[in-house]
Amino acid sequence: MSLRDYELYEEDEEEEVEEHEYGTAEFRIETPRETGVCYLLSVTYSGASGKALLKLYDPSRGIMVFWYDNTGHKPYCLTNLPPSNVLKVPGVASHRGFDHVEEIEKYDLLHDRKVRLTKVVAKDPLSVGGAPNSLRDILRKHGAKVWEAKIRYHNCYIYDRQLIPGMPYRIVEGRLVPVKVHMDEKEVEDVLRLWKDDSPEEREMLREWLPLFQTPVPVIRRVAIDIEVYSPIPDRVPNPKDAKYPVICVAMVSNDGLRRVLVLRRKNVSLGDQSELPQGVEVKFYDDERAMLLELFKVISEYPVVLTFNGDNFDFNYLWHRALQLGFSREQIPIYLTRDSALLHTGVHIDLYRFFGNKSIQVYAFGGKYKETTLDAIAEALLGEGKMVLDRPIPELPIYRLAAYCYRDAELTLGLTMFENDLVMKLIILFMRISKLSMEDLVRQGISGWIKNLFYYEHRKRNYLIPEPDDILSLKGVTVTKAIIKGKKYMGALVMKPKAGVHFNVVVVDFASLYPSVIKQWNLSYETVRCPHEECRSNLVPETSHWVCRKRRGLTALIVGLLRDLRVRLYKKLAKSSSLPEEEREWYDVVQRALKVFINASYGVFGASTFPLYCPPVAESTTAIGRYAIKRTLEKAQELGLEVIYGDTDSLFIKNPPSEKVSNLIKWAEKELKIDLDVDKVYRYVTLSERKKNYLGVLESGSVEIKGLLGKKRNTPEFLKQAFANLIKILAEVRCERDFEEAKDKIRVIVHDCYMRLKNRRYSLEDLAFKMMLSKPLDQYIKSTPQHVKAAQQLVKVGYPVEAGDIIAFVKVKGSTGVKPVQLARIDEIDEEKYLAHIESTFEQVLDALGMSFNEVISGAKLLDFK
DNA sequence: ACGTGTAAGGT
DNA sequence: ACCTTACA
Repeated sequence: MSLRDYELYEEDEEEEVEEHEYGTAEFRIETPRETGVCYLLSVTYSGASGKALLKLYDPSRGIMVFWYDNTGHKPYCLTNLPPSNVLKVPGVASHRGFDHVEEIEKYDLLHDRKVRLTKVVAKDPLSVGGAPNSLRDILRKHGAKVWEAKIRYHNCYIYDRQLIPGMPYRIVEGRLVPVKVHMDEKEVEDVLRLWKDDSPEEREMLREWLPLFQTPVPVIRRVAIDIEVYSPIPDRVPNPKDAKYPVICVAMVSNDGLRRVLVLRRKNVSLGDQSELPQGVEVKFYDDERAMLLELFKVISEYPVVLTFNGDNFDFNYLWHRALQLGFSREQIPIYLTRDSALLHTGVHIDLYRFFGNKSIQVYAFGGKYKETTLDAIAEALLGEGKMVLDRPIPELPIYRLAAYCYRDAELTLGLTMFENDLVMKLIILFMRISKLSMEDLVRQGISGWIKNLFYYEHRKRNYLIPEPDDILSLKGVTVTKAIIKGKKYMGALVMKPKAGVHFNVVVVDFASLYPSVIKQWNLSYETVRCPHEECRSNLVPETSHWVCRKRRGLTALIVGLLRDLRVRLYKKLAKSSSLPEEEREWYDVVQRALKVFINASYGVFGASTFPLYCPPVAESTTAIGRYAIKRTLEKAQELGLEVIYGDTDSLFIKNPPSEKVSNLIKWAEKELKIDLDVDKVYRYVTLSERKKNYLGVLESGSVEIKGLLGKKRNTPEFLKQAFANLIKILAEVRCERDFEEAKDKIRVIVHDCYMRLKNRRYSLEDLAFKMMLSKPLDQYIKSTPQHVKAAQQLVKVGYPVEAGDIIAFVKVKGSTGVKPVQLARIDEIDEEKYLAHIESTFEQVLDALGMSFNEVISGAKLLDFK
């Protein structure tokens, strides 16, 4: 079946074309009988052979090994019709994809009972779901219930074989055999002792999971690819589907020494200066684009992993269409396209744009270091080096500069997987091991896809029926609290009103991963919250009418609890353990970071309607218990005579506490709530205003933490950030109450200076620019026209392309529109009054807490102005 | 295609 | 009153 045929009747969004040829005449793949240790990277269904095809990385040779599973694994779905009745349904037995039926038993967690079901086995994945008039559709139309038909074949295969992507295997006599790492039994016993208060079930699971984190990750041989395409319109990226213009440059950079650029000779384009290209980069000139692509495809096919930045949407997509136009046959192109990806027959394509665009990666793995998901912004933030700056459009560049530009992009792309000793590759492999997703899927899916697959795997492993979203919802789709924010589904966290002022010696205690701890300790899961048992109804969640099961351990509680405990009890400690060699500590730090990503998202997905195990009462119960825990702790702190000055979600700020009272509180929480409460940090002092989520604290070390203040926000103009930073420097010096008087004088000078420089126009337009991201395309701002959109519209008018995700820099000017993009504004146009107001609100947030008023400071400044 | 709560600046 | 962004 061709791609086109399928797209015509595609209606099932999740399904993709799974059928394609492997090992074409041009690119032979290796399917050995025996191998040494190889790492499982990917599983695909091969339509050509009707079998699962596994891609394994052989580190000893640095190549990909391909292996067909001949054991006859087939796709299937489940139905409640008995086998004989299934055969009687018109169109089933005669269906071209029908294979056979089997009677099986599953455990239905939602109803807490065994069920007898029929497994309807098909010859190919599309016949189960996906295609119109599939077995699934026929059965549903006939009124039967169908389960597990939407799971893609290669994932089913991984579940059924209980494979772990990212783990080592060997092929022995034509069979796939897991390779076990040696684990010292005494060490395992030491670890198990940390779980001594948990059930045997939890300890058993721990034993199974430990190897995922203790097995080493090989260095994977890989190449990064970047291409440049000719375009007659400057700055307009050519459409990959048309692929009308030639590929003019290709850069290939690998981690095993390849540094090569291919360029197409063009008339009327100068060569330029070869020294613009870094030393050691090999340049090959081509007169024939076809020959150039042939060389590119050859290199791609020689590497097990190929990296791009945006290759799914652009580079590989363009190459596929372009190669066809140049007369390549499909068999001569190592690339193939699915609905939203570009994959490789010969290896694994990692599109780093998609991986780094993953919100969880952005926020939890890299602590929000990059905000924009462009190669330039990510590389700048993580590698300290951005893209090459160009002075003219790509088609007009002299050849060597074009080559250098393209080379730099490929080098940065490779660099993103190499910094901190291959951190990103290690993370990817760890995520694969936890989620059980293949490398291709992992780097393209979001956290909800990862968690979904992890949960499905654990269901199949235990012979639990994977529930249908509608069944969860109809049984437990109720919430009983009201959200504070309009339009939200349930109530979230508690934020205390801060006690405004300067507070010295403040101890901050917080619950270590509060929500995951709650999920574990309160046994929360979609099957245990509002479970079917009468006798559990009295086990109520505080502030709600939900109850929790007493009879069965919740699967979510088990999995989330395990991941949390592994991170908190083991890997965070190992990462800091001074008795371990540096290299080992570093690895454990990667492990705890990987776990963090899953843990932090484990609560949110249950409140996301797009998650297939969506269960609002689980999410609602989690936050309700979180509020209960922080409230009880607050009460206890007050009972102990502690002064709590602020708290948010999972933390309490305690002013000048005796240390034994703090440890009493911590012990109490452990005993009474069974949630770990820790001293998070100690502030030399904290300044609080009346505003929540808004404060400045100076740690004992002298480092300053700023939360939520305008001076730190990304959209604040640079001149204000600078002035704010100066203010922070002064505050960091303050050690006691007396120091403040001196500090206040210095602050006056800063504010005054800022004001004067503004008045005398001694800031550049860039310094004055507000930078705001366009969250959607310009034409979708219908309800209102915010300032950054107005500025963007002006840019479009003068022919400057603007799209969603771009950061618009604008200044406030006098006149009716009020704003101009920096590119179009002049310094004498700026609206001084507006800027003064911004100076005021930025500083006020801090001055407030210091007992100073901005007006007093600025009037002093204005007086000085007269002198 | 994780969640809700808060602040601020705008239309 | 509502929209938008950025942050906790």
